Amino acid sequence: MARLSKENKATRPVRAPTRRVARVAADRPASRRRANDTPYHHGDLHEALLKAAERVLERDGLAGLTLRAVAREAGVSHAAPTHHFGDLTGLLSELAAIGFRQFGLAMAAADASATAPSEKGVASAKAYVAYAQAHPGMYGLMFRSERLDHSRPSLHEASEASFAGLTRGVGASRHEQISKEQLTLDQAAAIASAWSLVHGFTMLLLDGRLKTILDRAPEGTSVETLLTAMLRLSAGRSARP
Amino acid sequence: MARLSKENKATRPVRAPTRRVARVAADRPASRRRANDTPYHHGDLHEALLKAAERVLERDGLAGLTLRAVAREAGVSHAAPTHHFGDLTGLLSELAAIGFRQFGLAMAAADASATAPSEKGVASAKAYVAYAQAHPGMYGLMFRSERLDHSRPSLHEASEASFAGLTRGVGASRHEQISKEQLTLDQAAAIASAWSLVHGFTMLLLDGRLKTILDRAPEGTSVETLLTAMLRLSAGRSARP
DNA sequence: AGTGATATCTTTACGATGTAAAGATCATAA
DNA sequence: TTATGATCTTTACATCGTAAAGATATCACT
Repeated sequence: MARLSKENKATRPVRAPTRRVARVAADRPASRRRANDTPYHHGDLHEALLKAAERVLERDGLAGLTLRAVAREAGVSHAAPTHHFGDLTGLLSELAAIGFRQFGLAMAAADASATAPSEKGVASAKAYVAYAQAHPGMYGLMFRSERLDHSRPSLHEASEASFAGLTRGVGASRHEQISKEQLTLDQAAAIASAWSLVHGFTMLLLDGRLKTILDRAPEGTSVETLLTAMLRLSAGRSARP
Repeated sequence: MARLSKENKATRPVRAPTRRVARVAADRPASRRRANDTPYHHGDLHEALLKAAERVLERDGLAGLTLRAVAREAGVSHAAPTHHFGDLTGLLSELAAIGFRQFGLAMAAADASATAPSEKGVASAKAYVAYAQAHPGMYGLMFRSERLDHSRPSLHEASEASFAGLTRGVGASRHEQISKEQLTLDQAAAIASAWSLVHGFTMLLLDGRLKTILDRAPEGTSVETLLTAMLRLSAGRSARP
């Protein structure tokens, strides 16, 4: 509902030069509010657009996350975002970078709150899945979207950082230090394995493909239960005496 | 190149009633070719559209797979597919069903060619990744697309069948029969684990996110090597005496 | 202070897409 | 043979991303 013809301004008069001044005075009361951190004249549109985009993503999902929808949400013209992000890929990539930072923080917090080193891996994995469940739109943007430019510095850096957190967790649960430069095949396999396991589980979960399994599992088996059982199984290979 | 304004028929005359007959005679020499299996008058458009869609998908990727592009590839008007598939979701879902059948066949073949039962799981996993590498567009359609209707009988059935193949492989490598109705928590975890591992690995691989790991692994480590090491690691938990 | 340069934002325009609706065409049943 | 209905084409429209030009406000510089 309320979806038809949002961009019809009712047969615009060919030219009306003074109308702009009045509109600006009425629409932008807080135009002079900021004075210290933002370098430009209008409001901090860059930030405002990213926040608007996050709202749109949570409300309407990945499919609803369009340049024009974000511009509407932020109350600016549909072409305004182009100037700040270049194109749709630019906006999505910056938003995904924000997501990766949130994501990395959540995993780091879980890692820090785990007491025993051997628990850190499990805690991180649970935080991984929990983040995706709490922010499915963002997770989809980060890992499913085809319009991300991973060569953008902000995105590349943020995703590398969250990856480093995962590597740390794997190292802790193996009781060994993992070099930043060189990995043994076993270490590489352990890292790839952990990441694949938790990422694959999350994707299947968000796509609803685990329902088939959960339905056949013992009465009362929840997603948490299944994940815990999986992780215990997977941890058995290194913790076995 | 050759990309601008494909659908401009050069200022069409308002009405030209006889033109159709000539065009049809010139364009459809094989119109009467089929006579046994297809119930309708024109060529077997349903099948032709699906084959055209597969070509477009392999050539231009998921982003290029549009209703109009498929219609162009098949040489029909842009609205023709609607009649056969309802909408884009319909076409994509039918094509994804074809993909799941190919996929299931590839895994079943790998399973059958493995001699020892304990090898079946590894063989299936390798076939899984190999299929995705050989048909990245199709795999993306099957597992990444947001416009699939999994309640469509053909798609639901095809994806369930390929899932059943996976379950069988897990059962074989555990040396036990897996019931179709009820699973123990351990069995459910083993199945979810295997699927998550191989699916996650494939997604990360197709997204280029494993490069970071491969670059730090010992010289000459290939995707195959890494996958094999992962599977050996993961198999250790049940094969350990 | 005034003025020109420049960054920000809006308007306008265009090609592409999905989809609906109506017209044309043809196979097949009656 | 004819009429009915399935198949395909035309036409139309809202939406999208993006480019280009116009309007507007900030900033640097004399």
